Amino acid sequence: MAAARTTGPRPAGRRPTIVDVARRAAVSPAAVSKVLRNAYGVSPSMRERVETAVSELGYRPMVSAQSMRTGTRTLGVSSLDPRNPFIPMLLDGVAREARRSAFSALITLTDADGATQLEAARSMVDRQVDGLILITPTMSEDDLVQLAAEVPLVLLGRHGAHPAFDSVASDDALGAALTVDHLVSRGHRRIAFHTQPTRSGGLPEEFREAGYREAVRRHGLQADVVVGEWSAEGGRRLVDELLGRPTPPTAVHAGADMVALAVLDRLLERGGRAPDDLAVAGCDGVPAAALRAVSLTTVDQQAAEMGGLAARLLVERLAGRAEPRHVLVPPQLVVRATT
Amino acid sequence: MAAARTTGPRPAGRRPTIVDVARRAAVSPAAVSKVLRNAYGVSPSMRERVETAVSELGYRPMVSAQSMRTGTRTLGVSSLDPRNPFIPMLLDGVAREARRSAFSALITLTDADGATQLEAARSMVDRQVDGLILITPTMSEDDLVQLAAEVPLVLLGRHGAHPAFDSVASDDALGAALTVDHLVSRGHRRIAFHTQPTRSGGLPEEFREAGYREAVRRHGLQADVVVGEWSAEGGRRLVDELLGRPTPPTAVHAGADMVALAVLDRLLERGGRAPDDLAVAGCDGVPAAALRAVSLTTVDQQAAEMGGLAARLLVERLAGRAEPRHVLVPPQLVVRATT
DNA sequence: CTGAAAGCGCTAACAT
DNA sequence: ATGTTAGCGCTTTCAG
Repeated sequence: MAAARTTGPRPAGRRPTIVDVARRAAVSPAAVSKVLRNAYGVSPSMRERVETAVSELGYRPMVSAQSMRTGTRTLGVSSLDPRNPFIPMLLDGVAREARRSAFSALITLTDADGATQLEAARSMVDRQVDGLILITPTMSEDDLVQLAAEVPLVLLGRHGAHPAFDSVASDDALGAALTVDHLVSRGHRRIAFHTQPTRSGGLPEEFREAGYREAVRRHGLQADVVVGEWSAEGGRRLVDELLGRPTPPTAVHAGADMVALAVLDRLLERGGRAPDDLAVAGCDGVPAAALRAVSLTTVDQQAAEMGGLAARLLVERLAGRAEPRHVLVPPQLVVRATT
Repeated sequence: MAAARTTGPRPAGRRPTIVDVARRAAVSPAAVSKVLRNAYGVSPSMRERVETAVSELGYRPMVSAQSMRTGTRTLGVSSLDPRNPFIPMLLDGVAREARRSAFSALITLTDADGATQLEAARSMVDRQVDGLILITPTMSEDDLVQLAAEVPLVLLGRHGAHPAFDSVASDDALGAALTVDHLVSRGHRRIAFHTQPTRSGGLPEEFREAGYREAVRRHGLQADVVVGEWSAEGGRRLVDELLGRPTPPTAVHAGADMVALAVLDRLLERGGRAPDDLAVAGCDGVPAAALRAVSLTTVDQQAAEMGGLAARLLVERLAGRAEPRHVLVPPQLVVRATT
């Protein structure tokens, strides 16, 4: 089966090991190891013979065996459901940066439940990843600190002031403030905000709401926070709840684009239109928002940059940095037709 | 640091090993191993003591060490860029089924280039995954066969008749035929099809084009295939090329939703509208197509089912199935406003 | 039913 | 500059 590799003592099916290479190059296994890691003290002639044997046998080191003595040059990424298009933008940023740094990024999908996320993270640690990037983890800070004691950790999309790990988050408060400012400049006075119940400290919804509250206060307006669910269904319900009031707000800022898109959809379904019946602004900057048919005003969180930064922080940390870094990425308001 | 685990001889920082557990339970490491894998021949009393020690120490086996003797219960998934929303639907199906089967799914992101994909796959094999799921791999069949000789393999989104691996694909020809039938039933006679140059045998575009050609022939119409690029830019160019003709087609079927969405967008930009100026049908069934503001007719490929099926086939194979399975999933036409 | 010992593929001292 | 020798943490014969 498969392309017949030269001769060699490969008993058809067994993967060649470092011993096979050593035998074929007539050197010791240790020598092969040295060549492969280009460690100090190998003669050109030996390097040559080893490299020949390696390519003739198609030898590839077994990472799990290496990992018993060294690292794996692998970053573990725990990700939320990528069907929320915000996630793939983060992942793309991480993967791109990992490639640049000659690390592999291994992604595992998990849901929003803290216990499941913790288990997913541990499972990657069991597999000897060198470090971990956790996307908006909802577990307790205690759990995070304990995890960070086992492996270098970067939080992506969660604000963290803790010295045990690094973090990259969007400046969520700023994003909400920019949105409110914009809506006010368009003449809106009754501006609602939609969020979800936060399950842990440091998550975006907390800072977005704070930013919103501070901004409306600054403009002398009254806060109007609707707590629902960050889902399509949550967005639909939001429209009905808002427009069902005696005096509905004239604008709403949803804490996530998935919600804002559903708001737009429900609005259309009811025969309404944004911004006339209700101005709508989202948050995330997902690609669908940019479609002309949708044209949703949103807060671009610079997801790719955030992901890349998270990977870079982790790589730096693995390279020896000791002081924690907590970065806030400034978001950008993208004004479109729905406001 | 971290929650003080009882006492135990853990020298603060070192992860507990099977030897630590054995010592604490006053049994041999072999016994611990047996309990953990609930192998034959362990007394209830020993099981009890070992389990206590395990939880007291917070012991977790190191997968790389296990993997020197056994498998890892890990499925490797090589995925294309998930910013194409079709991909996350596949991944979700895979992840869900993996969880059901008590396997971990580890995902690595790669681009459409065959050599890069092969390297990504090999890299997962180096990490001792038990099997591999490759999403629309563009590498040569030779490469695939060689890979399949090293590890059980399932192609997802590539038609394969080869006995060396399993495959799950959408019945792409049927999807294109359904679309053409629908367009004809709406009175269209000049129906264009947009595809991209295929880089390897077995990829969807090949079968979609064949299905399209066969369908128009059946209806006594003339085939009109435009070869471009499956990207937003490709979609925009497609509109200009089509509407720039002396006698433009009245409908176009794009081989991917990403293209169809861009077609809609460019159409709007030119002041046109679907279906009046050009009927548009896509293929994939991405969520954005379902938004009322977009309402794109498309071929739902049942991505989640495809992904789940791929994972199930791989798990079956790992459980010992020897005969190859090649499954074609029937797609479903979802008619919306753009046609 | 239980434990001692060998070894999986690799790297890191420690010789030479 | 090269090779020898111990392990890394785990599983697996094979004795008892």
